[in-house]
Amino acid sequence: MARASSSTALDAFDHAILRILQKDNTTPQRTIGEAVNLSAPAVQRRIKRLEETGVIEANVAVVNPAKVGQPLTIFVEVEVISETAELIDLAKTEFSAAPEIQQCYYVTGEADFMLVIVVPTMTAYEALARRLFFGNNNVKKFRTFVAMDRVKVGLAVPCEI
Amino acid sequence: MARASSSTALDAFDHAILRILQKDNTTPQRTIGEAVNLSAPAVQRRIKRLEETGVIEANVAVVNPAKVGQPLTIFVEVEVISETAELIDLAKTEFSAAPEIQQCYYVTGEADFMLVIVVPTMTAYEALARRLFFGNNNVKKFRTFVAMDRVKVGLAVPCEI
DNA sequence: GCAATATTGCAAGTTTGTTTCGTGAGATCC
DNA sequence: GGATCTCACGAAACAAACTTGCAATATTGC
Repeated sequence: MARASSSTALDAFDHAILRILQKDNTTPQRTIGEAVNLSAPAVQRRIKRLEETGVIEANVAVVNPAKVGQPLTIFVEVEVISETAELIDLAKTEFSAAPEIQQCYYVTGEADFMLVIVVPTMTAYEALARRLFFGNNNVKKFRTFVAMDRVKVGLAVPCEI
Repeated sequence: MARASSSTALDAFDHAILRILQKDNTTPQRTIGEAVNLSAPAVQRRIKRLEETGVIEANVAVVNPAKVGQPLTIFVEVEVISETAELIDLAKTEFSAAPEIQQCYYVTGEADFMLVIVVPTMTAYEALARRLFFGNNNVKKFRTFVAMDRVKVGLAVPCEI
């Protein structure tokens, strides 16, 4: 069996490998190979290709925020006044620069940005809000949601086939 | 220099190691050791401890959803009718079971759940919404935000000290 | 059906992770 | 104050995993 296409298309082997790596990227290539019926070097080459083509964006350790002194996870919906490209890009840059902001998405709907923020205390969040939201003339309003329970956390992606 | 406490407290070495692993957990322990001024075995023991104590929850490959045929990221704010423990737990279970739901948080504020969903098409999202939201008698309302830009995505946690 | 290309498996070589052992620093108890 | 205990460290040996070259095989395009 060979790859579906020579370019960047993913075949069933790739999906199977990704499924494993998304759960545990310390799984030995030999073990992966046994699971997907491929030799270890073949698995290695496919992983390398997946990394080079950007399918695998990073290999990271997932840390429990509460256990490193950052027990508060907060969602923020931000609505801006003007949606000119310059102002949106400015906001993106500012939000990206803040280490407390774990995730930042530019969205359509009743808000313009969705933020996921991790902070040690409510005081820290208030300081951040004062700086990023009250201190930004283009922020019309923002709504805060404090997480009480991390029911499910993942960047893993459901893989079909 | 010694560890701050014998139990589960993290010292500066641990934080330095975590900072590296959060960016790239394939970094060789020798390299980490050089960066933090520790031997490779010392690094290895600390990583093992961090994993055993749950500070490191997982080691995963981060996949680009768009490149595996899941180009749509959607935020959903869900408001429920009754917040009894049973009904909340039921909702948590249902949301956790859906592979499309990447992240699920139970929050305080004007909504009760914040969801981050990854799907291939809008049609797939509509089907999911019909099943999970319209098909759940306890869902009062939900608001959908479609992500146009993944400005910043991470589960990495800002480490102090 | 044939040539060109791509992918595989095997085996050797290299890097990395892991274990063992002895040492030294700090804490505790007498 | 001194002995002892615990813990973490580093150096070296060991084991495991990753990586690469090569020949063979499968697939794609013509």
